[in-house]
Amino acid sequence: MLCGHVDTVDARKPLDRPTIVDAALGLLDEVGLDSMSTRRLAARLGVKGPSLYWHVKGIGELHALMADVMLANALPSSDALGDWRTWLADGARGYRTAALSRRDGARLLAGARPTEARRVLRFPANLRRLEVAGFSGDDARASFLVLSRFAMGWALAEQTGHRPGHRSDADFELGLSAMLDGLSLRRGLD
Amino acid sequence: MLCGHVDTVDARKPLDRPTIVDAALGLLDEVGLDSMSTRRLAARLGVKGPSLYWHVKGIGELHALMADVMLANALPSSDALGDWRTWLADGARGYRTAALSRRDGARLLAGARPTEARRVLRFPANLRRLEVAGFSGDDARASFLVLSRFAMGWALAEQTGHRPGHRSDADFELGLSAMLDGLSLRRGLD
DNA sequence: CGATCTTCCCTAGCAGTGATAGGGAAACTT
DNA sequence: AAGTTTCCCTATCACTGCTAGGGAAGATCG
Repeated sequence: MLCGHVDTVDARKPLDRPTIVDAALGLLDEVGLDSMSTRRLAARLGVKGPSLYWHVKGIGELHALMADVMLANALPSSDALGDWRTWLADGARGYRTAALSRRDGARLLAGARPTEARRVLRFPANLRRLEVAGFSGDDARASFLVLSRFAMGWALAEQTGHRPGHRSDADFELGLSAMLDGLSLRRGLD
Repeated sequence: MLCGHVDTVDARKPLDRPTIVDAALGLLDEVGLDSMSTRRLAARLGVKGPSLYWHVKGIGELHALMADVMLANALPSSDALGDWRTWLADGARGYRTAALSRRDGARLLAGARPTEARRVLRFPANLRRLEVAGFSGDDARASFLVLSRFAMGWALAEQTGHRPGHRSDADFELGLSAMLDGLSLRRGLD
C-alpha cells in the first residue's frame, strides 16, 4: 500500500481531424514547412507517428486541410456589402493575409492541392456579382484568376525572399489598385 | 589473344557544374521535382551520389542554378526595343514561359532562393527605363514586383492545378494588359 | 452475461532522402 | 621523385512518408 494512488489513467479523448489540423498549424509556425514531419506532429499530439494515418490519408491531405483552415473566412462572401471593386480587392487581400498568417503559409497554399471547398469559381454567385457590374462572363472568370494568382504570387515572393521588403504593403496595394483600374476599363467590352 | 582489344577505358571527363545542371533539368522533366533526388541525378551522370557534393554545395544550390538557367534569356534586356508597355509585358511573359518550360518549373522558380544574377531590381537601367517613361521611382520598382509576381503566381497555379485550363493564355494576357492599363494610369502620379 | 465488432493507437520495418566523413586513385606541380 | 590537388568512391547518419499487422479498450448485439 505504499503507492496507494492509482496511476491516473490519462483518459485522453481520441484524436480527431480538427485537433490534428490545429496542432499542425501550430507546429508549422514553430518549425516551418520543411521541418514539419508526421512524427513531429504526432509527438506534439502525444501520439506515435503512424497513428495519424488513421485520421488522415497522408501528408498531402493534411496540407490540404491546413490550407482550407487558413483560407476559411479569409475570403469575402459573394453577398458582402460594397461595390465590386472593394469586394474583389478584399478577396485578394484575404488571400495574401491568409498566406502570410502562418510561417511558410504561402508555400503551403501554393502547394496544397485544391479542395472542392476552395474552388471559388464553383460558386456562380461570385461570377454573377461581377456580371451585374458589367463584366462579361469570361472577364469575370478571368478577373478572379488574375487577382487570386497575383495575391498568391505576391505572398509567395514576399515570404520566400529573405529581404525585409520595406514597402511591401504599399506596393501590393499599388498593384492591386492598378489591376482593378485596368479591369474596370474592360467593363462592357468583349 | 582471343580478346585482343583493350577495355576501352571510359576516359570520362570530370563533371562540371554546367553538365550537372543540364542533366538536372532533363531529369526534372522526366520525373518531376519531388522525385528528383541527388542519387538519381548522380546515376544519370554515371556517378555515385555523394560525388555531386564536390561540385555543388547542396540541393539548394542546385535548385538555384537550375532556376538561373531557366530564367537566362527569358527576360528582355533593359535596352530592348519597343515602348515600356511591351517591354514590361515581355518580361512578364518571359517569367511565365520560363516557369512553364519545365515540369514543376514554377515550383522550382518559386522555391529556389534568388541568386544575385536574378535580382532584376539590382540593375538601375531597368528602373531608369521606366522612369524616362514617366514613372516615379517607387512606381517603377513596384511595377517590376507586381508584374513578376503576377506572372509567377499565374504559372504556379497553372502548373499546380490539375485542371486543363481552357483559356489560360487568353486569361493571362487579359490580366497582363489590365495590369499595364492600370499602371499606365499612374504615370506622372505620386 | 458473453461474443463479436469497431475504434484507435502501437511496434517494426521498408525504401528512400540529403548530407558528411574519410579513403584512394589519378593527374598535375614542383 | 615527392608532394599536392582534383575528383570520385564506400559507409554511414539521422530523418522522411508510409504500410503491415498486432492488441487493447469500448460499443453493440444475441
